[in-house]
Amino acid sequence: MQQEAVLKKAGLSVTESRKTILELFFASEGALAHADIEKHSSINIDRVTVYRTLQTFVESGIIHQIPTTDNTILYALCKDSCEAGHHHDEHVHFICVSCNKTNCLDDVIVPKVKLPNGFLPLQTAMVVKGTCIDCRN
Amino acid sequence: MQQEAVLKKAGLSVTESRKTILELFFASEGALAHADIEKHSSINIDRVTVYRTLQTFVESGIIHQIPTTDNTILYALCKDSCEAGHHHDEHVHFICVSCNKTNCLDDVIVPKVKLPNGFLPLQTAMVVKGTCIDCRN
DNA sequence: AAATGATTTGCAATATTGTTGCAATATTTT
DNA sequence: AAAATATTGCAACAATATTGCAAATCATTT
Repeated sequence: MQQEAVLKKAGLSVTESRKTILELFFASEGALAHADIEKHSSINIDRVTVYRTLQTFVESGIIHQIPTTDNTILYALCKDSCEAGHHHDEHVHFICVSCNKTNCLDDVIVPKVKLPNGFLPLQTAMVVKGTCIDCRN
Repeated sequence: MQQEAVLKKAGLSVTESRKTILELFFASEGALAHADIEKHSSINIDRVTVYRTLQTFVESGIIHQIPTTDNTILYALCKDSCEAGHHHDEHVHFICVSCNKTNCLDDVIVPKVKLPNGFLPLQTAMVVKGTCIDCRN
Protein backbone atom coordinates (compact mmCIF):
# COMPACT_ATOMS: atom_id res chain seq x y z
CA MET A 1 0.00 0.00 0.00
CA GLN A 2 1.57 3.18 -1.26
CA GLN A 3 0.22 5.50 1.40
CA GLU A 4 1.72 3.53 4.25
CA ALA A 5 5.11 3.59 2.65
CA VAL A 6 5.02 7.36 2.26
CA LEU A 7 4.01 7.86 5.87
CA LYS A 8 6.62 5.50 7.21
CA LYS A 9 9.32 7.06 5.11
CA ALA A 10 8.38 10.40 6.64
CA GLY A 11 8.58 8.93 10.12
CA LEU A 12 4.89 9.46 10.83
CA SER A 13 2.44 7.17 12.54
CA VAL A 14 0.24 5.32 10.10
CA THR A 15 -3.35 6.24 10.85
CA GLU A 16 -6.63 5.94 9.01
CA SER A 17 -7.07 9.69 8.57
CA ARG A 18 -3.62 10.18 7.17
CA LYS A 19 -3.97 7.30 4.78
CA THR A 20 -7.32 8.56 3.57
CA ILE A 21 -6.15 12.12 3.00
CA LEU A 22 -3.03 10.92 1.27
CA GLU A 23 -5.20 8.74 -0.92
CA LEU A 24 -7.16 11.80 -1.98
CA PHE A 25 -4.00 13.52 -3.06
CA PHE A 26 -2.89 10.51 -5.07
CA ALA A 27 -6.29 10.34 -6.72
CA SER A 28 -6.47 14.04 -7.44
CA GLU A 29 -5.19 15.53 -10.65
CA GLY A 30 -4.37 18.92 -9.25
CA ALA A 31 -3.83 20.65 -5.97
CA LEU A 32 -6.34 20.53 -3.14
CA ALA A 33 -7.59 23.13 -0.71
CA HIS A 34 -8.60 22.36 2.83
CA ALA A 35 -12.24 22.71 1.79
CA ASP A 36 -11.85 20.17 -1.02
CA ILE A 37 -10.75 17.59 1.47
CA GLU A 38 -13.26 18.37 4.15
CA LYS A 39 -16.17 18.41 1.73
CA HIS A 40 -15.18 15.28 -0.11
CA SER A 41 -18.19 13.04 -0.03
CA SER A 42 -16.50 9.81 0.90
CA ILE A 43 -14.68 11.30 3.80
CA ASN A 44 -15.62 11.65 7.41
CA ILE A 45 -12.78 13.25 9.24
CA ASP A 46 -13.03 16.05 11.73
CA ARG A 47 -12.13 19.51 10.46
CA VAL A 48 -9.49 19.83 13.12
CA THR A 49 -7.85 16.61 12.09
CA VAL A 50 -7.72 17.77 8.50
CA TYR A 51 -6.01 20.99 9.55
CA ARG A 52 -3.51 19.14 11.66
CA THR A 53 -2.85 16.49 9.07
CA LEU A 54 -2.17 19.04 6.35
CA GLN A 55 0.18 20.88 8.65
CA THR A 56 1.99 17.68 9.52
CA PHE A 57 2.29 16.73 5.87
CA VAL A 58 3.75 20.12 4.99
CA GLU A 59 6.27 19.87 7.80
CA SER A 60 7.23 16.38 6.70
CA GLY A 61 7.67 17.40 3.08
CA ILE A 62 4.90 15.16 1.81
CA ILE A 63 2.92 18.05 0.40
CA HIS A 64 3.74 21.68 -0.27
CA GLN A 65 1.76 24.90 -0.28
CA ILE A 66 0.93 26.96 -3.31
CA PRO A 67 0.35 30.67 -2.86
CA THR A 68 -2.90 32.15 -4.14
CA THR A 69 -4.68 35.48 -4.11
CA ASP A 70 -7.99 34.26 -2.78
CA ASN A 71 -7.60 33.52 0.86
CA THR A 72 -7.08 29.85 0.43
CA ILE A 73 -4.00 27.74 0.54
CA LEU A 74 -3.59 25.02 -2.01
CA TYR A 75 -1.68 21.87 -1.22
CA ALA A 76 -0.06 19.51 -3.65
CA LEU A 77 1.98 16.35 -3.38
CA CYS A 78 5.67 16.76 -3.47
CA LYS A 79 7.62 14.73 -5.93
CA ASP A 80 9.40 11.65 -4.63
CA SER A 81 12.63 13.51 -4.44
CA CYS A 82 11.24 15.93 -1.90
CA GLU A 83 12.44 15.72 1.64
CA ALA A 84 11.44 17.48 4.82
CA GLY A 85 12.75 20.99 4.94
CA HIS A 86 13.28 20.96 1.24
CA HIS A 87 12.57 24.17 -0.59
CA HIS A 88 9.97 24.10 -3.25
CA ASP A 89 11.47 26.60 -5.56
CA GLU A 90 11.73 24.23 -8.37
CA HIS A 91 8.56 24.14 -10.34
CA VAL A 92 5.91 26.54 -11.55
CA HIS A 93 2.26 26.21 -10.59
CA PHE A 94 -0.51 26.80 -13.05
CA ILE A 95 -4.02 27.75 -11.98
CA CYS A 96 -6.64 27.38 -14.69
CA VAL A 97 -9.16 30.22 -14.62
CA SER A 98 -11.69 28.05 -16.40
CA CYS A 99 -11.77 24.73 -14.57
CA ASN A 100 -10.06 26.13 -11.51
CA LYS A 101 -7.67 23.22 -11.21
CA THR A 102 -4.13 23.81 -10.15
CA ASN A 103 -1.37 21.87 -11.83
CA CYS A 104 2.20 21.45 -10.80
CA LEU A 105 4.23 21.98 -13.92
CA ASP A 106 6.98 19.74 -12.73
CA ASP A 107 9.06 20.33 -15.80
CA VAL A 108 8.98 24.09 -15.72
CA ILE A 109 11.70 25.35 -13.47
CA VAL A 110 11.34 28.66 -11.71
CA PRO A 111 14.00 30.91 -13.22
CA LYS A 112 16.42 32.71 -10.96
CA VAL A 113 16.03 36.45 -10.77
CA LYS A 114 18.61 38.99 -9.83
CA LEU A 115 17.49 40.86 -6.74
CA PRO A 116 18.59 44.32 -5.64
CA ASN A 117 21.69 44.40 -3.46
CA GLY A 118 21.07 43.31 0.09
CA PHE A 119 18.09 41.09 -0.55
CA LEU A 120 18.80 37.49 0.30
CA PRO A 121 16.42 35.00 -1.30
CA LEU A 122 15.51 31.75 0.42
CA GLN A 123 12.51 30.53 -1.49
CA THR A 124 10.78 31.52 -4.69
CA ALA A 125 7.27 30.77 -5.83
CA MET A 126 5.85 31.32 -9.25
CA VAL A 127 2.17 31.00 -10.03
CA VAL A 128 0.77 31.37 -13.52
CA LYS A 129 -2.92 31.89 -14.12
CA GLY A 130 -4.42 31.10 -17.46
CA THR A 131 -6.19 28.41 -19.42
CA CYS A 132 -5.03 24.85 -19.09
CA ILE A 133 -4.66 22.29 -21.80
CA ASP A 134 -7.93 20.55 -20.96
CA CYS A 135 -9.97 23.73 -21.26
CA ARG A 136 -8.72 24.89 -24.66
CA ASN A 137 -11.17 23.40 -27.08
CA MET B 1 -3.97 66.38 -1.35
CA GLN B 2 -2.55 63.35 -3.06
CA GLN B 3 -5.25 60.88 -2.04
CA GLU B 4 -8.04 62.87 -3.59
CA ALA B 5 -6.24 63.06 -6.88
CA VAL B 6 -5.76 59.31 -6.97
CA LEU B 7 -9.42 58.67 -6.23
CA LYS B 8 -10.64 61.15 -8.80
CA LYS B 9 -8.32 59.81 -11.42
CA ALA B 10 -9.83 56.38 -10.80
CA GLY B 11 -13.33 57.78 -11.13
CA LEU B 12 -14.26 57.01 -7.53
CA SER B 13 -16.18 59.11 -5.06
CA VAL B 14 -13.93 60.86 -2.62
CA THR B 15 -14.87 59.71 0.85
CA GLU B 16 -13.25 59.86 4.25
CA SER B 17 -12.75 56.11 4.50
CA ARG B 18 -11.11 55.86 1.14
CA LYS B 19 -8.81 58.77 1.81
CA THR B 20 -7.80 57.33 5.16
CA ILE B 21 -7.06 53.87 3.82
CA LEU B 22 -5.16 55.29 0.89
CA GLU B 23 -3.17 57.38 3.33
CA LEU B 24 -2.18 54.22 5.17
CA PHE B 25 -0.85 52.73 1.97
CA PHE B 26 1.15 55.84 1.18
CA ALA B 27 2.57 55.87 4.69
CA SER B 28 3.39 52.17 4.68
CA GLU B 29 6.69 50.88 3.45
CA GLY B 30 5.44 47.50 2.40
CA ALA B 31 2.25 45.72 1.54
CA LEU B 32 -0.72 45.59 3.89
CA ALA B 33 -3.15 42.87 4.80
CA HIS B 34 -6.77 43.50 5.64
CA ALA B 35 -5.94 42.92 9.30
CA ASP B 36 -3.20 45.54 9.25
CA ILE B 37 -5.68 48.14 8.17
CA GLU B 38 -8.47 47.11 10.45
CA LYS B 39 -6.26 46.94 13.49
CA HIS B 40 -4.45 50.17 12.84
CA SER B 41 -4.79 52.19 15.99
CA SER B 42 -5.68 55.50 14.45
CA ILE B 43 -8.43 54.10 12.33
CA ASN B 44 -12.07 53.61 13.02
CA ILE B 45 -13.68 52.18 9.93
CA ASP B 46 -16.13 49.34 9.86
CA ARG B 47 -14.76 45.94 8.86
CA VAL B 48 -17.17 45.74 6.02
CA THR B 49 -16.10 49.08 4.65
CA VAL B 50 -12.48 48.00 4.69
CA TYR B 51 -13.34 44.87 2.74
CA ARG B 52 -15.34 46.81 0.20
CA THR B 53 -12.77 49.55 -0.12
CA LEU B 54 -9.97 47.12 -0.78
CA GLN B 55 -12.07 45.37 -3.37
CA THR B 56 -12.89 48.65 -5.05
CA PHE B 57 -9.26 49.70 -5.06
CA VAL B 58 -8.21 46.43 -6.65
CA GLU B 59 -10.87 46.77 -9.33
CA SER B 60 -9.81 50.33 -10.02
CA GLY B 61 -6.16 49.41 -10.27
CA ILE B 62 -5.10 51.52 -7.31
CA ILE B 63 -3.75 48.55 -5.42
CA HIS B 64 -2.95 44.99 -6.41
CA GLN B 65 -2.96 41.67 -4.64
CA ILE B 66 0.05 39.62 -3.71
CA PRO B 67 -0.35 35.88 -3.32
CA THR B 68 0.84 34.27 -0.11
CA THR B 69 0.85 30.85 1.49
CA ASP B 70 -0.76 31.81 4.76
CA ASN B 71 -4.43 32.45 4.20
CA THR B 72 -4.08 36.17 3.86
CA ILE B 73 -4.04 38.44 0.88
CA LEU B 74 -1.57 41.25 0.81
CA TYR B 75 -2.31 44.48 -0.97
CA ALA B 76 0.15 47.01 -2.28
CA LEU B 77 -0.08 50.28 -4.15
CA CYS B 78 0.23 50.08 -7.86
CA LYS B 79 2.74 52.23 -9.58
CA ASP B 80 1.44 55.36 -11.29
CA SER B 81 1.50 53.66 -14.60
CA CYS B 82 -1.04 51.10 -13.51
CA GLU B 83 -4.50 51.26 -14.91
CA ALA B 84 -7.68 49.40 -14.20
CA GLY B 85 -7.64 45.93 -15.66
CA HIS B 86 -3.92 46.09 -15.97
CA HIS B 87 -2.05 42.88 -15.26
CA HIS B 88 0.45 42.92 -12.51
CA ASP B 89 2.83 40.51 -14.02
CA GLU B 90 5.58 42.96 -14.09
CA HIS B 91 7.38 43.00 -10.82
CA VAL B 92 8.53 40.55 -8.21
CA HIS B 93 7.36 40.66 -4.60
CA PHE B 94 9.66 40.05 -1.73
CA ILE B 95 8.46 38.88 1.69
CA CYS B 96 10.98 39.22 4.46
CA VAL B 97 10.91 36.28 6.84
CA SER B 98 12.44 38.38 9.57
CA CYS B 99 10.46 41.63 9.69
CA ASN B 100 7.57 40.19 7.74
CA LYS B 101 7.30 43.20 5.47
CA THR B 102 6.48 42.74 1.84
CA ASN B 103 8.23 44.86 -0.71
CA CYS B 104 7.39 45.42 -4.32
CA LEU B 105 10.62 45.09 -6.19
CA ASP B 106 9.48 47.41 -8.91
CA ASP B 107 12.67 47.04 -10.84
CA VAL B 108 12.74 43.28 -10.92
CA ILE B 109 10.71 42.04 -13.83
CA VAL B 110 9.07 38.65 -13.70
CA PRO B 111 10.82 36.56 -16.33
CA LYS B 112 8.77 34.79 -18.95
CA VAL B 113 8.72 31.03 -18.72
CA LYS B 114 8.04 28.56 -21.45
CA LEU B 115 4.97 26.51 -20.58
CA PRO B 116 4.08 23.06 -21.88
CA ASN B 117 2.09 23.02 -25.10
CA GLY B 118 -1.54 23.93 -24.64
CA PHE B 119 -1.15 26.06 -21.54
CA LEU B 120 -2.14 29.66 -22.18
CA PRO B 121 -0.80 32.11 -19.61
CA LEU B 122 -2.71 35.24 -18.66
CA GLN B 123 -1.02 36.40 -15.52
CA THR B 124 2.12 35.51 -13.66
CA ALA B 125 3.05 36.15 -10.07
CA MET B 126 6.41 35.67 -8.46
CA VAL B 127 6.98 35.86 -4.74
CA VAL B 128 10.38 35.56 -3.15
CA LYS B 129 10.81 34.89 0.53
CA GLY B 130 14.03 35.73 2.24
CA THR B 131 15.78 38.42 4.23
CA CYS B 132 15.37 42.02 3.22
CA ILE B 133 17.99 44.69 3.13
CA ASP B 134 16.89 46.26 6.41
CA CYS B 135 17.20 42.99 8.33
CA ARG B 136 20.69 41.99 7.24
CA ASN B 137 22.88 43.42 9.93
C1' DA C 1 -0.58 -10.89 22.12
C1' DA C 2 -0.86 -7.89 26.04
C1' DA C 3 0.75 -3.92 28.47
C1' DT C 4 2.86 0.41 28.40
C1' DG C 5 3.79 4.88 26.71
C1' DA C 6 3.40 8.13 23.07
C1' DT C 7 0.75 10.02 19.54
C1' DT C 8 -3.43 11.14 17.30
C1' DT C 9 -8.29 12.01 17.07
C1' DG C 10 -12.79 14.14 17.89
C1' DC C 11 -15.58 17.09 20.56
C1' DA C 12 -16.72 21.43 22.51
C1' DA C 13 -15.88 25.96 22.95
C1' DT C 14 -14.03 29.99 21.13
C1' DA C 15 -11.80 33.18 18.00
C1' DT C 16 -11.08 35.06 13.64
C1' DT C 17 -12.34 36.17 9.04
C1' DG C 18 -15.57 37.08 5.30
C1' DT C 19 -20.47 38.08 3.34
C1' DT C 20 -25.26 40.00 2.73
C1' DG C 21 -29.33 43.07 3.12
C1' DC C 22 -30.90 47.26 4.34
C1' DA C 23 -31.62 51.81 6.30
C1' DA C 24 -29.02 56.01 7.18
C1' DT C 25 -25.61 58.98 5.52
C1' DA C 26 -22.54 61.19 2.42
C1' DT C 27 -21.22 62.41 -2.28
C1' DT C 28 -22.03 63.78 -6.96
C1' DT C 29 -24.90 65.67 -10.39
C1' DT C 30 -28.51 68.55 -12.03
C1' DA D 1 -30.23 73.43 -2.95
C1' DA D 2 -32.69 69.38 -4.39
C1' DA D 3 -32.58 65.05 -6.67
C1' DA D 4 -30.16 61.10 -7.94
C1' DT D 5 -26.52 58.09 -6.96
C1' DA D 6 -23.14 55.88 -4.28
C1' DT D 7 -21.13 54.69 0.13
C1' DT D 8 -21.22 53.51 4.95
C1' DG D 9 -22.29 51.11 9.26
C1' DC D 10 -25.05 48.00 11.67
C1' DA D 11 -26.87 43.55 12.48
C1' DA D 12 -27.11 39.09 11.46
C1' DC D 13 -25.03 35.35 9.63
C1' DA D 14 -21.70 32.12 7.38
C1' DA D 15 -17.37 30.23 6.89
C1' DT D 16 -12.86 29.34 8.44
C1' DA D 17 -9.32 28.57 11.93
C1' DT D 18 -7.47 27.52 16.76
C1' DT D 19 -7.08 25.49 21.54
C1' DG D 20 -7.54 22.31 25.47
C1' DC D 21 -8.64 18.02 26.88
C1' DA D 22 -10.42 13.31 27.37
C1' DA D 23 -10.97 9.15 24.63
C1' DA D 24 -9.18 6.34 21.17
C1' DT D 25 -5.54 4.66 18.30
C1' DC D 26 -0.85 3.41 17.19
C1' DA D 27 4.05 1.92 18.12
C1' DT D 28 7.08 -0.37 21.16
C1' DT D 29 8.45 -3.38 24.54
C1' DT D 30 8.03 -7.32 26.89
